[in-house]
Amino acid sequence: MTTIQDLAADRGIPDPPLLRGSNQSGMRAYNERLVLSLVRRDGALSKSDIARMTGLSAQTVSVIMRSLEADGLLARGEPVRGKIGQPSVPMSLAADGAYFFGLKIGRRSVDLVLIDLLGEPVALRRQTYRYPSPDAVVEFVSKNLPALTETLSAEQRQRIGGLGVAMPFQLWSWAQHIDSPPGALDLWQDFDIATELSALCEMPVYVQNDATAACGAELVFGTGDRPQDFLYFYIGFFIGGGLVLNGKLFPGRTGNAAAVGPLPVPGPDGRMRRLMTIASLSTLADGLQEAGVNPDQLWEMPGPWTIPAYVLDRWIAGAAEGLASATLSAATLIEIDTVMIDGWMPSDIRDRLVEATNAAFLGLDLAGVTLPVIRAGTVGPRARELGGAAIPLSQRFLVD
Amino acid sequence: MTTIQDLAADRGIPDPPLLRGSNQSGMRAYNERLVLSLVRRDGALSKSDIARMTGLSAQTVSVIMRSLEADGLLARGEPVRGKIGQPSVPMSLAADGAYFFGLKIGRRSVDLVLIDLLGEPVALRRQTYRYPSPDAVVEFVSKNLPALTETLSAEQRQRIGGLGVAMPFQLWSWAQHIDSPPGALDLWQDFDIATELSALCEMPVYVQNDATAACGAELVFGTGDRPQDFLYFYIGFFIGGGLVLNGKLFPGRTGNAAAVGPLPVPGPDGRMRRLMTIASLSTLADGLQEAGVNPDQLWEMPGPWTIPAYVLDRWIAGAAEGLASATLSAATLIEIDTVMIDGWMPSDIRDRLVEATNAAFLGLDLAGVTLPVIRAGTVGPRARELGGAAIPLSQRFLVD
DNA sequence: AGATAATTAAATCACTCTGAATTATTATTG
DNA sequence: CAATAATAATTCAGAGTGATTTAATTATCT
Repeated sequence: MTTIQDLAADRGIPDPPLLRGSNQSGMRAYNERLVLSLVRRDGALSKSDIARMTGLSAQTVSVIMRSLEADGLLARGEPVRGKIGQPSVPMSLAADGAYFFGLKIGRRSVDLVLIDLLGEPVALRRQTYRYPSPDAVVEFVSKNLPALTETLSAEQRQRIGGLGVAMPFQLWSWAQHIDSPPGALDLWQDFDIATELSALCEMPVYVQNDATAACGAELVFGTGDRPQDFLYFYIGFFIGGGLVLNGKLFPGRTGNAAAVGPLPVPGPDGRMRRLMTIASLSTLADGLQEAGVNPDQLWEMPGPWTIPAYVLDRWIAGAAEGLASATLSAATLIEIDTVMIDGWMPSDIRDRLVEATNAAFLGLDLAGVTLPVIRAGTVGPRARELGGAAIPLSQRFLVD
Repeated sequence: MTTIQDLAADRGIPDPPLLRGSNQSGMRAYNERLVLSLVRRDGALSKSDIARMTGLSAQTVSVIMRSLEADGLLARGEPVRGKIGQPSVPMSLAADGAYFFGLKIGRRSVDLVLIDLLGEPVALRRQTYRYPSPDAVVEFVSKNLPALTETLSAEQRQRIGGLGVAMPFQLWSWAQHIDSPPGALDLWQDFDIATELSALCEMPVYVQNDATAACGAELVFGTGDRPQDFLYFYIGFFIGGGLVLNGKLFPGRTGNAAAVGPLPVPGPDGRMRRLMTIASLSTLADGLQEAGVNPDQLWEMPGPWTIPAYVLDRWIAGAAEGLASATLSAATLIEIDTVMIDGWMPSDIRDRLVEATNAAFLGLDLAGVTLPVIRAGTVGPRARELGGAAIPLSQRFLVD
């Protein structure tokens, strides 16, 4: 469990500029994680498939995969007959090879999920509130994390790999948009969530921006073709974004890359405004309020929602304009392949938003820009907490 | 010389998704390049310094560095006395350890440079023209590349590592901005420069966008603190950009990342226009033309130029606005640390542009944005051809 | 003289590679 | 239909490579 980083941190060593030399054990560790990454991506692969894909010798792959099988991380499938030669034995990820916790701290709710090595949720806990407070979150975790752990057998518990926390950074900003008591959110400013949660459980704890985490979930658990580079939008109470470059999550220097909220985009009336003011669910909630409908349904679950058509239409149109404009910036600045849109919303609304964004994008001046594909995410509303859980999973078992 | 990629291409094999396994020779190659990268970055380092920095054992570093010294890539310095213990022997890059060619194909001139392992130019050739044609470029290279090779001793010639070409992509676009005969630039569309030049010389040939290459020069040869992530502008006939993420050049899917030319930015009058129309030297040339001054001086050499103050002031103001706006997009989308501005211009004009851009940036709405440092590049006008030469250098001798 | 730090030689260890053998199939042939 | 050939997956044994460990040597300072 102890990583090199941990050791360096413990000893107060200023970590060298991440230019570590490589040695045999590192090589083996890399090759093992490479095998696991390929098996995750492509489902079930035989040893010889892996040998061909990696360029490693058959013998090396054989040794590595037998050891991974012995470790309970790979499961042997039914031999495939019908081809000339000895039948191949497909190996796939063993679901119960490892477990991970994901915690999402949101502006209206906190969610804890326990997933297996395949990324399937095995248990969930959720609690809603008017605004998040450190105490409430810590209490929620201290109650529910042990409870979820209980649902595993003693042996499975040994295989818990860590806890990843997905939360908005600078939660105290934009307090005015949440009806919280004045100053209540300021408590977060001096609250070190990683340390506090580490005290509550014996596993590594990682913290990441919520939208970045959601993007990571799409990268690790997403289905369909996985492009090398993509921009990802997650629309929650506020909109956030994530970025994948070279097949790797790009969190940026302080973990705030693709924080698209403050991005200036043209609003419905043509004037520039911030993306978060037109493409967030809070904007939709304001629209509902105005229309005399209680917006609380939005935070309870991601649809089906009862929303007057004109309110929804107006919101989608505005959000799509903003998303299209942000997409254009990204396409120019970092030659973006694909843009994915997901969020805490029913899939039909998401699909309409995707369609509207595509239409709005084609309405822009696109000369000299290679067109990205704009499509819906494949993970859905739970992307943030799943992305949290994906952090320890990637850290330990995957290469980028 | 033949890489795995070459072999795969020859056989028409769809190259596997770059997920190669790692083996001993790869490990050794990596560690060697790691040592060279550190020595390049930090000047002169003893074996024990390297051991501390990389985490490799002293013995391993000793073996690697002695072999690099035997290969003529590292040079032994004067032992440093005055400290307890055996004096340490600083090792630095041997300038004559390797040589590289850089070729820049521009809209007004073609430049060929030969550099040593330290990045110092040892020979230069240059030719100007009204517009670039494939034939003229090939002829220039076929004449001057052998001529420059001649300047090296027989032994040094063995150590030439390759040729890197820096040129604008889609040269045929925007033909209207260059006074070339109609259709003349279209020849470039079906011209495979890499293949043609490969036929002219027995060394690997790499091609990269000119601004990306200039950015690479800043990354490899730049002085001062080298941030992990930065956005780079190179202002030539047209403006171009480059991007460094995680300490690596990010060329994008098709090598066109940070092609900031088409980026929409507010012009002097507030209306949106393309960055290339306000922040390129061609814009300055237009201003000179209008003022009745012959703009050809711009292409001859990077200053000192004779430009009416009001023409220059206006150009700088407009360009700075555009650069500031592009910087804001980058700061939001990819948490950019630093922005560097360089170009084919005298350093005093560049410095004024940097200053004006800083001022313009602070005039924007910056709430919620972490401020990047905007500063001048350190390589200067020759960044593009040096960046070209940096491609084979990095490829062969550096890790990112 | 003793302590300290840089460097290196020799022995050891961990990992991948090569070449050959083994195994389980399908295809072909009489 | 049975025997044989061809093919492909997998594994075994041994060799090779490169990093690590241990111990020695050297040069310098206190």
